[in-house]
Amino acid sequence: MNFSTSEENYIKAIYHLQRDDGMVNTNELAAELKTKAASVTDMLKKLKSKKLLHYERYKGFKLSIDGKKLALAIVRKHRLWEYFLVHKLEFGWDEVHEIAEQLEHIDSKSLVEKLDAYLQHPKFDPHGDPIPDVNGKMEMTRQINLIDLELNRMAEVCAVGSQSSELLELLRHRNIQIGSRIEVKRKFSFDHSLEIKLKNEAPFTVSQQLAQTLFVKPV
Amino acid sequence: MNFSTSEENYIKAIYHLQRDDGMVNTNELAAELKTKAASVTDMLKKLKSKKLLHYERYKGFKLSIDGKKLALAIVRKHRLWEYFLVHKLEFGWDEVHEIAEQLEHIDSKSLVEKLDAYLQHPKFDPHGDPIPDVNGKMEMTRQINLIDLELNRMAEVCAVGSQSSELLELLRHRNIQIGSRIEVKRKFSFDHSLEIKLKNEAPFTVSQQLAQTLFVKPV
DNA sequence: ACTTATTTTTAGGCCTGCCTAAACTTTAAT
DNA sequence: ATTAAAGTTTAGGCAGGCCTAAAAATAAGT
Repeated sequence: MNFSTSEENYIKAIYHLQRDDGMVNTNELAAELKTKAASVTDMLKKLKSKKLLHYERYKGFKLSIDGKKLALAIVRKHRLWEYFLVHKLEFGWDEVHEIAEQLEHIDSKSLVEKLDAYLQHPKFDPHGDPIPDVNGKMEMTRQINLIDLELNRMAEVCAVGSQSSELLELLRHRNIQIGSRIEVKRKFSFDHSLEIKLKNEAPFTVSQQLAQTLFVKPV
Repeated sequence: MNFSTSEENYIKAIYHLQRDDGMVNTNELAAELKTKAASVTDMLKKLKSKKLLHYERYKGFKLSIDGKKLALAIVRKHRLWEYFLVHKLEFGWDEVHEIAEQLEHIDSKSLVEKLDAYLQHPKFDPHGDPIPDVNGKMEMTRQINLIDLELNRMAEVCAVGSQSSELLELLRHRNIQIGSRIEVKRKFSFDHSLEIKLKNEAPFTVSQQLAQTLFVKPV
């Protein structure tokens, strides 16, 4: 089966809206896609006929198994490309969304798999969102970027956004590892650096750049 | 100005057809694009109104200055992506065309420039075609891939497809440099390796991988 | 329960890019 | 020069994806 960019955008948007497996409604989706409710209804019929969603008029809708599979494939591509753009092409993590929105619709199984291998199978994108694997499975750890952790909230380091040897060297030097207990004591708005404290250690300062590659799970 | 994928495909096809700055005609273009003459006429009107080409009904057409600029930008993207796919993702050079056809329509100036820098500003794509620079200039040496050189045909090495230090090390060891006189003595179909001979030296064997990065000009 | 407000769907239209069939130009042949 | 052939354009239509306006279904308020 083959899908248009537009169809894929609908599927992805529905996926993001139905967070907890609940129903999605027409206006909500129209707002998300910046389009009109009537257009949404048109597309819902098409997607239903392609068996990508369960839908009855006036009753709301949700993705079918196949729809979810497609959504995960698109999310996978999106997040792999974001990872590529940030870690290989050196884009800022705030510049990549638009471009990834285009790249995610490139249609080639082997491209995705080769890209994944080239990036060494990253588990999280530069925003800390998990990247689904080829079967659609992903880490479900609800994690946030260190930079977004509230002050004095104890958290556990659970992922790093990159595997580069430079980063790993720095982390080793700072004695930061997966599982470390960490707190943010201050945030400096001038350069977005953070003063952090590891359990049983003295506080020290880390750069914005470093903080952005660290993902934590509040405990 | 903003262009659709379809418009870009027309511009690119016209560019390839009008090799020597001559006129292109409708049927020719229809054949190239696997579409019908009537559809071509429709599009010609649109492209003329966008000032991308010079066109008078029944008289043929050719790209305008702006059209040529756009064509070169698309060719640039296509060939950079092909280079990326072959040299970074390890696709075979015969597998990449389709994918590059999609990637060439991704719209982001900064993406192209960052990709170009990441690849270290390659001058030739994996097929030996020159990659236009950001201003549309490119090497005009008519060159072919070493792998396509006929047996016992003397040629001069005129370009390498990559600047990687690994490649340069190997070339130095083999005493191959720009300007070297070279002949292919045998081709082994099993692994596509070649037996080659440099002027005044003994023949030796090179891998497919190496041969694909070498471009020569028959003399 | 009944009326009003909200949500959703239908109906009909627009634009892009494609198509076929018919009309028109240009070119080639006698 | 006239006619035939080849090439090109117009006319009219279709599908995808969007729109507005109006109708229908559901939800909410009293």
